[in-house]
Amino acid sequence: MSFSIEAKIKELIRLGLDPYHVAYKYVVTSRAEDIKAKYSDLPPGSETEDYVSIAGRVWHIRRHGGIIFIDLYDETGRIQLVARRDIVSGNSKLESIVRLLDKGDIIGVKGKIIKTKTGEVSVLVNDIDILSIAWRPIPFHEFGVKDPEQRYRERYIDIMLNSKIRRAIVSLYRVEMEMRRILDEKGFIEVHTPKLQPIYGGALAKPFVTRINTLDMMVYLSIAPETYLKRLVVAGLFKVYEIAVCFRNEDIDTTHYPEFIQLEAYQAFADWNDMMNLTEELIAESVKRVYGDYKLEVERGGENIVIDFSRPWKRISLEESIEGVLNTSIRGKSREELREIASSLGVEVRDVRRGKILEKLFEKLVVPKTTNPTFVVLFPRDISPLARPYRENPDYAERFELYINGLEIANGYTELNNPILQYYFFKEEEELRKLAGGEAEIHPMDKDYIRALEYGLPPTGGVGIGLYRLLMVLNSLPSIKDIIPFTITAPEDVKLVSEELQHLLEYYLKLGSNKS
RNA sequence: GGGCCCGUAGCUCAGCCUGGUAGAGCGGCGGGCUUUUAACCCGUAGGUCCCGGGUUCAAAUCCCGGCGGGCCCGCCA
Repeated sequence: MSFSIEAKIKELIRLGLDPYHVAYKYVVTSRAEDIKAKYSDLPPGSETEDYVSIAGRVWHIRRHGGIIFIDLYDETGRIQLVARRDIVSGNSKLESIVRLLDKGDIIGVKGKIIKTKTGEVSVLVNDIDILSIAWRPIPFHEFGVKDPEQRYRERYIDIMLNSKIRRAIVSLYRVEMEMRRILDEKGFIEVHTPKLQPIYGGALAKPFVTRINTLDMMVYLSIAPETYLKRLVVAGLFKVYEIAVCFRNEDIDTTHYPEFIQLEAYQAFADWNDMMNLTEELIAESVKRVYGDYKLEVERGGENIVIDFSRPWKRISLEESIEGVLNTSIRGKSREELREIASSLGVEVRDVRRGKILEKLFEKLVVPKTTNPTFVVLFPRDISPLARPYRENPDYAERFELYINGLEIANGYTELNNPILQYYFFKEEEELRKLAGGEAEIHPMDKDYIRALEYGLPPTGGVGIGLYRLLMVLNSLPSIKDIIPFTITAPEDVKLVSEELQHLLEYYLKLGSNKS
């Protein structure tokens, strides 16, 4: 590998075509898909006088002797280049480049638009510059990289070659943009809350612990922006949101990753119904704008199904949803009775909270059956320490979760704004931890947050939307790691081409001062 | 935290059960070819069989340990 690449780079240096010497920028006038769209009506075998300049990476080279076909990819897609001997011969620069060109190289090309005899819009090469070279072979075969280890270690190669992954990552950006647009139109402002926090909160999860040297104190990485966003509502930012990175020190699986992003929005003078409406609008309208329709075909278990995002979405209470599957009443049943029902279904729950048993039953029985967006409402109060008790019955919280295609996508509630209750609920959580021997994931006492409530939090609704999970659903991705551009892997011993070719160092160090 | 599976050429994998000097296709390299679409035809090079130890006359193959990765269960979104 390094032998031939070394011969190539030395030849480029000799010819004065070394891209690290000569290629600092390239003026691009056109993009692949734009060209193909504009000239689609050209008759096969015809040539235009329209000159373009494009740049991108070479994926395939089909050498036929007197004519060479090159597949060039830019950020929009593929376009074919045609290099013909009658144009190339006699031009020593072109001859050299065409001879040295490899798959993976990044080139700039100038030429006129033609359509080949087989009817493909192409650029007839009049000039080529090598702008950068691929020192390593890139696996440009049909389906790109398959080995999961290489996919995650060299994710730039996976994203380069796997169009599904590339589209998904771009669509995450577009969904975020649409959600920002909708929130902006409604008067929400976007903020950033601290990722380094003295007390973690806003969710129930194990935090990452780190240290600020200058303050000589331990801090936690944010598990959720919730309590800080509500402090901002106290401060008078009545409509506020954040697309927040959250860190949770838990295990990795196909739907969990220790750092993930959530859109959390809070609106003063609104309740959970308003937040469900907002959630519907944010997701349904983003899906429509980004994917073109409220109905979206996705893959599930090898089969294609259609998810319908048309509003309004189904709303069902948590207990009713369980009863619907079990075909028996569970409302009013005691903790022990519920534990027995759960046990008979193979769900063993040690937690002392009645609500936790209900939640487990719900996750086992109901969640896997969801397809279309469904709001599950009326969560047990005892597992919702930051939510406001249900106005009709304090055993429930005004809390909802959104499920799509078997995945929990969002969680929201009417926010608890009563400091007396909030203090009590935090104390309750501390008791819970003692009972569970420090094992349970509970919400820690946060006195500064309660102090903020003591200054007066308006009645407020809030919601958090898990964007990675939403995009998993929208793009039929089997693992959350597929939507995350880079995930962590254990260190490896990397063999570098540049380490082997350090004898070229002297030439490159002189480049700036020794223009040849 | 528990269980299962995988690691051989740049890539996809065979060989392992039943130990005997490392295989195929694709890709690479060289040659040919002026309308191809993962071009085609001819030729050719290419390996720390993940690492370490053990058994054996002999280990890719059997045994033990480790490393890396994946999946399922428990827990968190």
